[in-house]
Amino acid sequence: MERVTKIMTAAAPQTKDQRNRLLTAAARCFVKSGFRGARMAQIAAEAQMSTGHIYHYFDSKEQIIAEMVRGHIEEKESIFGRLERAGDQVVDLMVDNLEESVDSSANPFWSALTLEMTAEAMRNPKIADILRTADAEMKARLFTCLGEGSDQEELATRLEIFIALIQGIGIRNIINPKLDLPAVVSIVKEVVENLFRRSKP
Amino acid sequence: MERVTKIMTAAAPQTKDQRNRLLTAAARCFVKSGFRGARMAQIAAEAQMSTGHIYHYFDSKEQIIAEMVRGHIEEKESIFGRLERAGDQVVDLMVDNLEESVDSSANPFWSALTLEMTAEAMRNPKIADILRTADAEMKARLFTCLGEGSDQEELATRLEIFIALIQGIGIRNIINPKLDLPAVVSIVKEVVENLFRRSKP
Amino acid sequence: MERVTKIMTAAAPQTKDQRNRLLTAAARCFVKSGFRGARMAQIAAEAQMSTGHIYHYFDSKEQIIAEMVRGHIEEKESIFGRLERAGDQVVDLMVDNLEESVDSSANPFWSALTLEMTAEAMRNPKIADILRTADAEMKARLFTCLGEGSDQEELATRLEIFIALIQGIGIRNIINPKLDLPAVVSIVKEVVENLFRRSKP
Amino acid sequence: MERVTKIMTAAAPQTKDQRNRLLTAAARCFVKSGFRGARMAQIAAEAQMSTGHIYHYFDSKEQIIAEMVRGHIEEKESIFGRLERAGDQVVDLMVDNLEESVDSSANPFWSALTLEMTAEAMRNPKIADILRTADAEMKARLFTCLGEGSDQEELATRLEIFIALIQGIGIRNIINPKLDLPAVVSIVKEVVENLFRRSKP
DNA sequence: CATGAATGAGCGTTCATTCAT
DNA sequence: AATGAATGAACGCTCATTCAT
Repeated sequence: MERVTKIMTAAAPQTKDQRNRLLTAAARCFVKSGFRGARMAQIAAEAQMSTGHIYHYFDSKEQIIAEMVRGHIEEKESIFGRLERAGDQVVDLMVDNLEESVDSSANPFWSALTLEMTAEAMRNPKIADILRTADAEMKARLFTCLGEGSDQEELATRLEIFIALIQGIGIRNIINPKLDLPAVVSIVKEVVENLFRRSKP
Repeated sequence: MERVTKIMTAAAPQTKDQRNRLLTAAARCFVKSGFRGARMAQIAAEAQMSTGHIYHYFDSKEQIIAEMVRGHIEEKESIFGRLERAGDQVVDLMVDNLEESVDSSANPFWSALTLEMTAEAMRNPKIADILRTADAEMKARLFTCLGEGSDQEELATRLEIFIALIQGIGIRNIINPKLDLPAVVSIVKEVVENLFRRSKP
Repeated sequence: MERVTKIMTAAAPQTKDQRNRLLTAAARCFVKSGFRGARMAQIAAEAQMSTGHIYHYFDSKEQIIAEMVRGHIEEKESIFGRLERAGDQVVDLMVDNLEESVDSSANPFWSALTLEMTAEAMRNPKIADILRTADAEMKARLFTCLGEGSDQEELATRLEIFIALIQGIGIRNIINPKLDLPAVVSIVKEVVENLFRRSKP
Repeated sequence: MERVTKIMTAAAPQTKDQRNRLLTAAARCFVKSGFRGARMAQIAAEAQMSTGHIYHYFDSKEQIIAEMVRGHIEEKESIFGRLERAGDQVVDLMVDNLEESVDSSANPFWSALTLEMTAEAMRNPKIADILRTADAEMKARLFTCLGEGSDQEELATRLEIFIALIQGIGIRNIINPKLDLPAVVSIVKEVVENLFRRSKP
């Protein structure tokens, strides 16, 4: 009985597990060596798997890149997902969550991946598409929350600036790893309040 | 006499010209294809030179990357150089120059190079060093201008946030090329004023 | 009793069935993709069997090729077996059977296999040996029938020419699939009659 | 002066020489190991060249195969080219040249290549096209010579049978290398005369 | 100084074969 | 007996670098 159960439930999840193992191993390699620099053999070793076996789960290196990109921006989106449920108190929540947002963006793993993904998007239309689609969706959501009664166009721009700032801090942190993040957060809070609450008293 | 001198020393300037031609050709290729993706043959063609001849001017592709990076951040620095001479009116000048700064940062050529350089810096210590050294110097200069009578630490952080914002906008423009730059500039002006003039009445 | 015997010996016949299933599946794949081009996974799928299980019946791909070649030339030989029983009326039978011989040789499946086998024989001594042994035996048999009272050497040569012609037609049919086979048969009949009956009034 | 002449005239022919060297080296490898079996490294070694350098002259292994096939059938065609100029004495010339035709077809190098090319044509449409185009042209030429005043359809068929016979002998010679070629030639002469001169007294 | 032919190490990928179950 | 996941050597091809001229 146990055996049967094992067999019946193991196959599909195991495949998914292996794919995920490969995807996270690939992400580590991509951070370490870049998309082009990372070797299939390196990814295989990182996932404790033979080189050839990778091709049971993915068709090509490019597919691994695409799926890893998709996975990571979905994860990123989920952070913004929380804001969505905050209704008209989004700005408060944004401000409250700023520390987490900045820390996450400044995480070298994340910022390296973001950098790599964005650079890749400049030459690889598939990656560009994934990034742009996810980006549009994310902004649409936030937009809905923030949007009531305001000048929509301007709000969109303020949102862009907010995202630029958060991502920009991640990149700054690469070039200047001594960046004092808590200090950054407290000043960014001011900026965000000014960005979105200016009209309010 | 002059003529003779010219002839005798002609080699050096010509060499410099060739090197520069190569460097700008390389930059174009790097923007188009990335550091790894750009081939020596492509760079040679772009510089209208034979592949092999590149090695009369540079030891390796890596050296080209390093020198190109150095050259381009020096160029970037020169923009900040102007601020230096503005004395205590730096913020005014910064605000006045914002349009130029944002446009320059949002220029696909520049943002692509910045992206590529920063990504490379994560893996290549030499590039990281070039970037960090230049960055430190640049900040030190601005710091001098802005710094008198203020809380130095906080000012440094505000400066970081300013740079992060400008660079972040460049990257946003890659993922969302429909970004309304003039609108962005006008809002960023507010942000910058708030960042640096808040204390002043 | 019978039942028990059956059960006890069932393994062998079943094994033989599986082997044959595999062999015919392999032949189809070899025709489609060539010996080198056919993949073990393709053969397994064609035989509705898992890839790994093939190795319960055969040691290697090469062994499959060898056994398939042996099997197919034995089948071919059986066609000539009929002639053997015709005694001194072999030529009549040959002429009568020409249509079948030509059609069989021109069958894309057969001609493809023959091509593949012969090509393989040029590099693989084992295959060459199988082909040559079978060929020698086949000729020896026909030789016996045709041979009485004639110049043995010349007869052997005429036989070679006959076989060359039949096989050659098969190959022609690959390059020129519009070949009018009935017309070919009627002319080949003339040729065969001239080949073997010239001396007879 | 010599230098200049050398430079001006050397480039193009040298490239052609290298290509031809590569092509004949490839042909030898293909005969030895088959199209799929021959390795680029093997071809490179046979041509006394580095593996990578092959790709200065050819885009891919497939292109080498295609060009080699084209070259070899053109060479084959040139044999038939002579017949063309014989006017209404083609059959005499064909009979006279039979020895050469048979010897050439029975040359292991040639028959191996023919085998390989035909087998490849079954799966590779490009090769099939090259073979069929050349074949059609060759037949058209012979057809013109032989065709006057005869039943065209039947003549075409007789031609096919002739070619099948010659090619078939080549293949026979692989399986039975003891084939007595002079004896074969003398009997084939009869066959050819019967094929094409039957109507004539 | 200048060319581009030449090299060869190393890449992504394939597939016959083996292994754990 | 049967599966298909797993292995890894070997392939075709690329490209930074070197060399002969």
